[in-house]
Amino acid sequence: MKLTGSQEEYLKTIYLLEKNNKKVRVTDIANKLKITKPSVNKGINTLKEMGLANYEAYGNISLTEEGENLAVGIIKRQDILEMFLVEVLEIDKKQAMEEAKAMKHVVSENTALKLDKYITEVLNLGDL
Amino acid sequence: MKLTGSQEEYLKTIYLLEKNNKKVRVTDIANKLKITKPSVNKGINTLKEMGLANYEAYGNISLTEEGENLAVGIIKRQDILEMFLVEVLEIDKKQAMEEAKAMKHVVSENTALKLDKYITEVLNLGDL
DNA sequence: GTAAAATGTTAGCGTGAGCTAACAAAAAGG
DNA sequence: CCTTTTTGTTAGCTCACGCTAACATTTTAC
Repeated sequence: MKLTGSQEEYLKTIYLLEKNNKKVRVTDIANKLKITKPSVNKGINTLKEMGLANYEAYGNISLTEEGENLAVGIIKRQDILEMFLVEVLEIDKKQAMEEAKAMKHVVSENTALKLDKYITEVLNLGDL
Repeated sequence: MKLTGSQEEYLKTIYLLEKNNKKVRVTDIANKLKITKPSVNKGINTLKEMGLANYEAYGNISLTEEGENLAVGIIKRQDILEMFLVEVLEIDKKQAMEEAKAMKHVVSENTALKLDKYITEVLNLGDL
């Protein structure tokens, strides 16, 4: 199961909306991602076909177990990258967010894990 | 002037072939990037229209001043990323190459510069 | 110096992901 | 409750970037 960058964005967005709010609708995702509703509709239906999202026409959108697991991984990668950019490279928060967002789609699980470990070490050492 | 990932690959490839070899042809690029000649043909013509490459049908391919400057930047970003992955995160060379290749398209000049500076510092400190 | 091989081009297809226009369903509110 | 507004869907377009098939040009080499 290989996801495209935009599919990762959908998963992440649905996950975050589900946690913060309650019901996730096409319009919410469209607003969040700044794309049109027809585009979202198509995207979600593809995720549904892949078994990552639940959706019935005119209904609410949610993630399946598998979709949620993937979403969590994606968000984690982005957080790690953002932290690295801000805390280690000292790039300003706004720019770091933008870049981490783009980078998370191309960084492997393995690299993210090592980066995470590295950040922890560096930040701990920095406190001594 | 915003480049796509594949355009960056073309620029990089042309630049490296120009330096190492001599005449750059469609076939060379196709072999290097493992894509077909028609695809290369189209891609190069687009670069030409953008003023980044010189090309006449059945002739040799070269970069314009501007194209070369961009190519150098791209290669530098990739090198920095690869070095970071190998030397700092200790990811194995082969995987690092793959990832750096993907990452270079999404990392800004600014971040690459800071990363470069950071690597230098870390590696120097490591020697003490 | 011409035939075969190598190289390059053109035309047209497929996919992913966005878009607009037009229409359909659901929700809101007088 | 019935109309207006909001929300969602469908159809079909565009673009980037790959691909194959078919054709054209150039080079090689006898």
